[in-house]
Amino acid sequence: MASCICASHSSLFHDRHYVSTSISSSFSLRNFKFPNAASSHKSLSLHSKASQALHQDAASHDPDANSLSLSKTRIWVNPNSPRAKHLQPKSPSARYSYLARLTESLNSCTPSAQHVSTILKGLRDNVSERDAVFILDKMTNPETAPFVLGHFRDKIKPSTDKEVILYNATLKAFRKSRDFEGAEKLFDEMLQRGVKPDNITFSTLINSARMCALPDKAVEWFKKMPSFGCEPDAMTCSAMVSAYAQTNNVDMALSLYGRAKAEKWSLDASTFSTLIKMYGVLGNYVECLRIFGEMKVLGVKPTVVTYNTLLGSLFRSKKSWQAKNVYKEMISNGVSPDFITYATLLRIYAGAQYREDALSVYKEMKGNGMDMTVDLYNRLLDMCADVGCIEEAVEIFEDMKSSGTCQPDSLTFSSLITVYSCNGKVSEAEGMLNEMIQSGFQPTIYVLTSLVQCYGRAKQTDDVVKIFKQLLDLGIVPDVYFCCCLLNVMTQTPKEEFGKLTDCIEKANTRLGSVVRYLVEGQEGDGDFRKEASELLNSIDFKVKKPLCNCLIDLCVSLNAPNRARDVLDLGLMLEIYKNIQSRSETQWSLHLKKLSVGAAITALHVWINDLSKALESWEDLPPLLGVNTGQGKHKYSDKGLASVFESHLRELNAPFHQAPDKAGWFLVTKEAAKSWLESRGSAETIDDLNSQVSGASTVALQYQ
DNA sequence: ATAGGGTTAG
Repeated sequence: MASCICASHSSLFHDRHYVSTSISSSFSLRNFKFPNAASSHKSLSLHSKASQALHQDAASHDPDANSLSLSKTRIWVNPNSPRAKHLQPKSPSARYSYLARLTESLNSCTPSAQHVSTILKGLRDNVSERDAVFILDKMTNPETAPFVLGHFRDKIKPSTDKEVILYNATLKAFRKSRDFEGAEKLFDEMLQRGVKPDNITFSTLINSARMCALPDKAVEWFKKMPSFGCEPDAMTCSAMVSAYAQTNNVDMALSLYGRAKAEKWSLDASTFSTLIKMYGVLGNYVECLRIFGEMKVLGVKPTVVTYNTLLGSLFRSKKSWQAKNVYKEMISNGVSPDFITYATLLRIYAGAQYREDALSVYKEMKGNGMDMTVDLYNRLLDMCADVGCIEEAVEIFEDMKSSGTCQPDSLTFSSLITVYSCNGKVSEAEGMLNEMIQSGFQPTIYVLTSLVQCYGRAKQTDDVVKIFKQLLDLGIVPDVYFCCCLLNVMTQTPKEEFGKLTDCIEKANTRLGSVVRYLVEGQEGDGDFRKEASELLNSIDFKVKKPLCNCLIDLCVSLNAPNRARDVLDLGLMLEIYKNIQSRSETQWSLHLKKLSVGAAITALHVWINDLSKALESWEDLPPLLGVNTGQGKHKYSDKGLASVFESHLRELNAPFHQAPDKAGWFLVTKEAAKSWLESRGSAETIDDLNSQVSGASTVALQYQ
C-alpha cells in the first residue's frame, strides 16, 4: 500500500502535509514507496490548470481537500517532523521525476513569490544547489523563473560565485521563450546584486539574441565581454561566427572562424552550416564548397542541415547540374534526406527542367509519405508546362486535388491551362478555365496569354479577339508578353484576318500598333520605321526587349519582308538586345543562335552567310572550322526546337553543315567545304532568297526569351 | 538527466 501526500501549502495555516493511504492515483507505484508530495505533483502536472487551482485552493485551506479526505484515508504529517524528511524520494530517478513535476507546476503557476514558494514548500529548507539548478534549468516560463530564482537564493544563500550559476540557468528560461529584453533585465539585476557574469552568461545572451533574430544585439554583447573580464572561448566564438554570418559580415565571420582554427577550438556542423549559408546568400557557391571542404578536412561530419544548406546555395546560384552530385555524396555518407532536402531538390530540378529528376523526387516524396506543398506542386506543374508533359501534369493535378493537404490555387490552374494550350488541346484548356473560375479564381494575364496562344494555334481568330476583350473587361492592362502572343498569332493567321488582330494590338500598345501597321501595310521609308521601332523598344522594360524583337522579326519573316527582318535584327544589335551573335577566333568562326526565335535565327544566319561571302571576296582567310550553335532547347509553344528547324533549313540551302556528334546543338563545317559552298552560291544569291526559304515553314515558332 | 549551443527551403 502506498501512501501519498497531497500538498497543503498554506504557510499561514499549517506546515504540514497530509498523507493519503489510498491508492487513488492512476499512476503505478512500483518498486519504491512514493511517500510524499511527488505523487500529488504527478497527478497535478497532468493538467496545469487544475494544478494551479489546487495550489490556490490549498493556499486558502482548501475545502475540497477536506472533501477528498472523506473518500480517502489520510494521515497528517508534519513536514518538519523526522518522518517527513524520509518522505522525499531517495533514488535518483524518483528524485528526478519529483523535481521535474515540481518544475512543471512552477512553469504553469501564477508568477508570484507566494505561489512559487507554495509549490516549492515540499522541498522545505534543505534545498541543495543541485536541485535548484536542476529546476531552474528546466524552467520555461520567464515570468515565474525570477521568483524561483529568488526563492532559491533566499533558501540557499549562495556565495556570488555560486549565484552566477543560478542566474545563468535562469537566463535560459528567457532564451527558451525568446524574450531577449527579459534576459537583458535579468543581467542588470545580476550586476546590481554584485554577481559577476562569466562566459556562460555571455554565450547564453549571445545565442538568445541570435534566436530572437537580433544578430546585432549578439555582436553588442560579444563586444561587452572584455569589459567584464571575459575572453572569448570556443563556445562564444562559434556563436559569433554564426552571428556574423547571419548579418552577412563576411570579414568578421571569417576572422573569428580563423581564430577558432588557430586556437584549435572545434566548431561543429551547424556553425559550418551558417558559414555555408552566408556564402550561399551572397551567391558565392565556390566559397560554399571551400568551407564545406575545410569542414570535412577538419573532421567535422556534415549533417543533413549542411547538405540542405549546400543544396539551397545551389538553388540560389542556379547551378542546378551540381545538385545531383551533392545528393549522391549525401547518400554515400549515410546522411538521410529529409523534407527540406527533397523540397530543395525538387525546386532545383523543376526549375532547370530536369524532367526525369524532378518527377522522381516527387515520386520519392510520395513514397516516403511526405506531404507536398502547393508551392512544390506548382513548380512541378510549371515544369510540365515548360517541357510539355501533359499526362504527368494531369496525374499530378489529380493527386494534388485528392491529397487532402493542399488545394490548387490560381498558379496551379494557370499551369494546367498552359499545358493544354501548348499542346493544342483547345477544349481541355477551356474546361480547365471553367474549373478555375468555379474554384473561385479569376483568370489572370498569364492564363489569358496562354489561351490567346491556344486559339491562335487553332486558327480561331475570333476567340483570340474574345480573350482580348475579356482581358480588358477584367481591367487587366495587356503587357508586352501578351502583345508578343498577338504578334505570334499573326504569323499563323491568313492576311484576311489581320484586321481583327491589329485592332487588338493597337489598343494594347499604340507604339507597337504603328510599327505593326508599317509592316502589314508594307510602307516604305526606312527612317520612319526604324525610328518607330526603336522608340517602341526603348519604351519597354529591358527583360521584354528580346522577346518583342524576336516576335517582330518572326512577323517580318512571315510577311516576306526580309529587309525589315534585318532592320529589326540590326536595331536589336545596336540596342544590345542581342549580343555576341557572331564570334571569331583563330580556329573557329561561330554563329550563336540560342535564345533567338526561328525567324531571328534564320535572319541572323543569312546575315552571317553574307558576311562570310564578303570575307571571301576580300581575300580574307577562313578559319579551319565554322560552326552554328542553335542550342538544344525546345520552346513551350512549338513542337520543334531550333536545332531541328535548322537542320532542315540548312539542307534546303544545300549548306554542308553537319550536326556535331559530340557537341549537341552545334552544326559544323570545315573551311574547305564552306569555301566551295559559298563560292557555288555566288555573290548575287544572298539574303534575298530568305523569303522562299522561310515561308515554306508554316509555323514560325515564337522564342520568348 | 543537474549553469553554454544552434543550424537548413520559399
